[in-house]
This record gives sequence, structure tokens and C-alpha cells, in this order.
Amino acid sequence: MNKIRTRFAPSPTGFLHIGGVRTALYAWLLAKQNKGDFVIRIEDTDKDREVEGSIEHILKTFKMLGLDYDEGPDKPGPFGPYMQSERLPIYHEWALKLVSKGLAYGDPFSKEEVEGYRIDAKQKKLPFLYRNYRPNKLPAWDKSKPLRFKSNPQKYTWNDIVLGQIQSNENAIDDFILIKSDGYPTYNFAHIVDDYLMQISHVIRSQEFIASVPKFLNLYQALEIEPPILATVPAILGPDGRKKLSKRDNAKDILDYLKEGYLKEALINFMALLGWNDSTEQEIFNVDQLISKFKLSNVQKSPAKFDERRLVWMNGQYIRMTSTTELYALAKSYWPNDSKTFSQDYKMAVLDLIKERLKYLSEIPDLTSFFFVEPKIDPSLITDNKILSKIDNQFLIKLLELSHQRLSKTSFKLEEIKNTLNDLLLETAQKPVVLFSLIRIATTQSPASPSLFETIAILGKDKTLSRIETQIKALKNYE
RNA sequence: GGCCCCUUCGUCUAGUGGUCUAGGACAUCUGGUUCUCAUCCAGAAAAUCGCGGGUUCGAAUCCCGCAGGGGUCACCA
Repeated sequence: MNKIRTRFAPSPTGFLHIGGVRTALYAWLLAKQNKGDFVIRIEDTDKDREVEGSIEHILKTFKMLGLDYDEGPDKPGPFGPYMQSERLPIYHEWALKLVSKGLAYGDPFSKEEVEGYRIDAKQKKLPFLYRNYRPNKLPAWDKSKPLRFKSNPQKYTWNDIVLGQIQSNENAIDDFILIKSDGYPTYNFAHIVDDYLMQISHVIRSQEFIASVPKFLNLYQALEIEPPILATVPAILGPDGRKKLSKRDNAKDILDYLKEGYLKEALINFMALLGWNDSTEQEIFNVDQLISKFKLSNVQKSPAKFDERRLVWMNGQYIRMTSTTELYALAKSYWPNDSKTFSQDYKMAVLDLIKERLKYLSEIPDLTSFFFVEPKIDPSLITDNKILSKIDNQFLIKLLELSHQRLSKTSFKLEEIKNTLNDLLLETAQKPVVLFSLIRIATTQSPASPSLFETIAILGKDKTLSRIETQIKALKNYE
């Protein structure tokens, strides 16, 4: 059996979103699973649509996700170059093969004329078929006009690993353009030549190409080459479920997810599961498991809507599975500026504490600011608190004073803090909801924060006590 | 309009003729975990399997129609 070689062939028109990367991921998984090759080929045959910097951006996305490629524009291999714009002579050579066989001809019509035919067909509610207008005597190609393929309409039945058997009729076949008048090939032509020359075994692509497959099959026949194995992955729809995810609307750059602190393993797991599962109830798969379990034949036929909440959940799962040491390394660039002067041990302890409520790393500053900066007193935390607001101010002050006094006598080890405050609970006959909430507010000035004992243990004795003092003063000022 | 593809809880999905009065996960709701938020745990609600016929003792699963959705019909990929 020939080596399995898959490819991802983006055009450099911007960034990659969930949909694009998922298609690439499936191709990558298949290659890895079979010890094959994964190739990146840049389809830059439309100079008008090209966006500056896209290629670097796309390659960076692969690198950041850890989806390594064996050959690509910046990774030469035996079948290069991997930029279509650098392969123009190859396409011309193949085009001439068709010309010499009488299977390609110079387009005799102007753009306007073709457009006229198209409108005419539309008005008559007929499919527009260029071949109906094809002259009997094929015009020669002088390269100032596009080169068209002389199609040979017929029915096709082919097998798609995901979709199964697909049939088409003659109407799906038409004379399409092989080489544009600017000398660049069209996608329809270039990808077929390249996939063949690059010995691609499996072409995995998204659904919008399915309608063109009969045309491709017709061209393979004319070129007398074998088509690769085809697999069509379903589209990914936007959250509204109406249309497929697109850059125009809501789709986000994968690199942005990475920047926000989504872990690459979570992103990969999530994308893999958007349209694939291994027929079990397992939801969390590490990359190795994905490689060994992935099967194209298990890919869903119907399109899936992208629900970011599931991604958020999954990222949380991965954050919790990651050791704090590892997470600390990943989180380096996310700490707030004010944390600069604090030690690694301190930050590590903070991270360990907030880890279980972290959804993505860019939440770190919001969740941790009070560990690094003296928080501003926020009176509403008490006045808006259902229970504390009903308690007499004097009594709150007294509780804080007692807490201050008792805590000041301890060594501030976690166990001791715990015992001391529990004792105070008994002594003052207060419920945790009163005493602990009060101290928590005094020390964090935050509506939500990690558990009290751990929080103040990390904060340390000095800061804890001074913040309680500050709160007492503030309460006294309300008098 | 032609051609092609798709159709199970709000969402991602399991399911390949009987074990399905349809399972899991996300989201939602409720309760528990000495304080808030979260985590975790337990539980609830949530799909008459797009609709209509058929085949069969028996269908989400097979067949036929229909409907809805999507894609495509570029000198874009």
C-alpha cells in the first residue's frame, strides 16, 4: 500500500477559524495515525484576494497548535515548491497536454458575453452550462484568453469515505477554466495537478467542494490519472445555525483563542469532537488518543453548529487536568502588571488557588488583582449583601476587631487560621455566612473570590491584618 | 431553477431491525460540599428519532414519496 499523504491547502486570504483548522486537523490525524505525511500547500493563485501576511499567520497557527507538517512552504520536501504561484510552469505543461489532445481550448468569448449567457440561463431557469455555447471548431489558445477544459459530460458514481456513495449526472459537468488570462491556474485545475504530483493519497476537504467533484473526476479522466481517495467533511455552522461559519460574520481566528488562553489540547479536542466521535461516551481525548482512534468513516455527515460554551467547558477541564507547575509555565504572559514584583512561589500559590475557577488564562488578571494590589473599599459589597446589610454596623466592626486580634496572634499557617476562625465562630455564635463573608470582603473587596482560609494564607499576615484595619476604618466613617 | 448533500433533546452526539418507555456531554434548573464565585457530587427537566406511506411479528434503524435546511452552478478557493 502506498504511503498515506494528506494535505491542507489554504489560500492566503487571512486567518484560520475553527472550521478550517478542523479540516486540517482531520487530515493531520489521518497522516499521523498511519505514519504518513502531512503537507501544507499554499493556494495563492488569486492575487486579488491575497492578504498580506496570511501565509505566516497560517503557518504560525499550525505551529502554535502543535500540528506539525512534513512539507510546506517553509519546509522543503521532494515535491516542492509548496506555493502554487511558484509552480506556474508545471500547470502550463499539464495544460498543454490537454491542448494537444484537443481537450482544452482558448475561450472565444469575452467576460461580458459569458455573463450574458449566464443571465439568459438564469432567466430560463436552466442551469448555466458553458459547454452549450462551445464552438464546434475549438479555438486555439493564445494565452491572452483563458484556457478552458473541454468536458465530456457523463454520469459518475464515486465513493466518499464520509458521505458514502454519491451519484451525479451530466448536468454537473461543464467546461471550466484551467488557466486564467493572467497565466495563473484556477483551483479546479491546480489542485488536481498538485495532489497528483505530490502523491496525496487522501483529499479531505469541506462540503462546499462536493458539487465540483464530478468536474474533477472528468478532468482526472482527461488527464489519465487516478483520483485520490476523497473525504468530505461537513460544514461548521455559526451559532445561529443558519449559515456556515465564516470570517465575515462571527468566526474567530484560532490564534485569538490561543491568545485568550485556551489551551491547544482543549482546542484540538474540541475541534475533533465537532463532527467526530469514537462511538463511545468519551469526551476528553488527548492528542495521542485522537491519533489512534480517529476514523474518517466516523465523521458526521451533517453540519454541526459551533457552540462556544462547550469549548469553554472543555478548556476548563484541561486547565484542571494540567498540573499547576505546567499551567504556571503556560500562564507566564497573562499575569497583571502589578504582579511583577511578586515571587514565583507566591504567584504559583495564587494560580493553584484560582485554577479550579479559571475558564481561560486571560481571566487571570481579573481573578487575581487583589493578591497584588491593595483593593479599594467597595461599600456596596456590604450594603448590597442580603445578610450583612441587616447587621448593625457596630457589630460588624466588633467582629472585624475580634478577627484582627485573634489572627494577629497566630503564625498564619493555614491550619492555624482555620482553627482560629472556627473558634471565633463559636465564641461569637455567628454563622460562617456572616463572619467569613465579612472577612472575605474586607480582604478581597471582591464579590467573588477563592476560599477565605487559603486566600488570606497566601495574602499573608501583614496584608490581611492591614486590610481588616482599613475595612474597620471605612465602617467607622459610615457612622 | 438544475444538480448534489443533509435531517435524533436548545447544542454536540450514541444508535447499522428486538436489550430504545432513545444513552452520554454542554447549556438550563434544584440540592449538597463550614463564606461569595467557581469546582466537584447528586438529581430534574429536555428528542412522539423532519413528515407521510410501505416492508416486517417488530423500525430511529430497510424501501418509496414529500417537506425543510445547506452547498453549488466565478478568469474565488
